[in-house]
Amino acid sequence: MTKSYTEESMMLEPQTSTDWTDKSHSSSQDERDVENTSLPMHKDMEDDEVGLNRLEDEDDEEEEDEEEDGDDTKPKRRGPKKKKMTKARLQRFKMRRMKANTRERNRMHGLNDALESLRKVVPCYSKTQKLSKIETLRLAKNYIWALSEVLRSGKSPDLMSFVQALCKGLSQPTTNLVAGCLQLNPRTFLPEQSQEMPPHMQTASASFSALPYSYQTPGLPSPPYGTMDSSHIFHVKPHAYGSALEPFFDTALTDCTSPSFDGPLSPPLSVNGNFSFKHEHSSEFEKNYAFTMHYQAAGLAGAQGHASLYAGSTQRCDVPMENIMSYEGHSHHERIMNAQLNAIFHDS
DNA sequence: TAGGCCATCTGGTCCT
DNA sequence: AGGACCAGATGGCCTA
Repeated sequence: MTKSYTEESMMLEPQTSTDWTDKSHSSSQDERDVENTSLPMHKDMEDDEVGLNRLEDEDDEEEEDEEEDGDDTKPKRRGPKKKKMTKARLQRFKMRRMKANTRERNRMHGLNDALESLRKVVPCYSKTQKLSKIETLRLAKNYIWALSEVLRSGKSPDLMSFVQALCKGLSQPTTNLVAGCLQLNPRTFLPEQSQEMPPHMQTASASFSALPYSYQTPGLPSPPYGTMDSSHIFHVKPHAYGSALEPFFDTALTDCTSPSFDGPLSPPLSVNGNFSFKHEHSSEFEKNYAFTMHYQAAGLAGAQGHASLYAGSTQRCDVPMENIMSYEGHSHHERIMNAQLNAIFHDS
């Protein structure tokens, strides 16, 4: 039984020499695919080491072999004739495919590099617990939107509204991750609980909730994405909470492993310095729940081996040094931007 | 074990 | 013709 191979039916050996930094997955993939090259259809080609230049010449010679067999019994097919796969054509096709695969891999690596860069500038960054691609994009979109609102309104939003904006449309694990990165008890910004806010908090919250246009994430797939239903977002537990809205720093400062808190994220989380919330004067803090950004502090803390998220606190949530993205990791441009943001938050 | 996430291959389309 | 881009398919890894 003979079989003529068209390009459409070809199984090709993939590129096997790559230098990307991917893990064993890639190599095992290569090994697996290399094995595929021993498919029967390639048997007659396996020992053909002809170079591409040689193939060009050979192809011309074999071109005439592609003439129809003169088989009139079969109905003629419309459209362009599918040429038989000669050795030369097969090899050329394989080479083309391998090059295209390499390009595609490189393209995707570039895309992943860009995504990794994005991960580092959104509020929550951890080397050990990376945000997924989709969650990174969603968080980045929320972050941009939230910062835009800060710039637009010129007012400093309250923390919870800001975090709510950050977490809109994110999956529950990511929401917890963001909350953990910000050392915030996720419970404190549940939508329904905000109704029980003390008056002064409601006022602060209004700076974000009373925005001229509502923030939505249309077109998101069904859960776990695309809903702010608190029951899925934070694993709301039925046990009684001391207060519907305890100051978020209470939990953060007292104990990271407080039972009422969802617990430290494991593996340890880190903050890249984009946000950390300073508790300097609790009375002042409770006044408006304003938060500050202090890149320098976080960066210095990181440089000293720990990210002390709450300077001056007796009980801190220390993050291993190796997980911290140092302040130096930010470009000059980023520092300028951060300084501007600092000014916004401090001046307003 | 199912589902989520990911890397890779592949063929199609568009553009230069 | 060849490269960039895209989306579908596939299979591996990991976690709940």
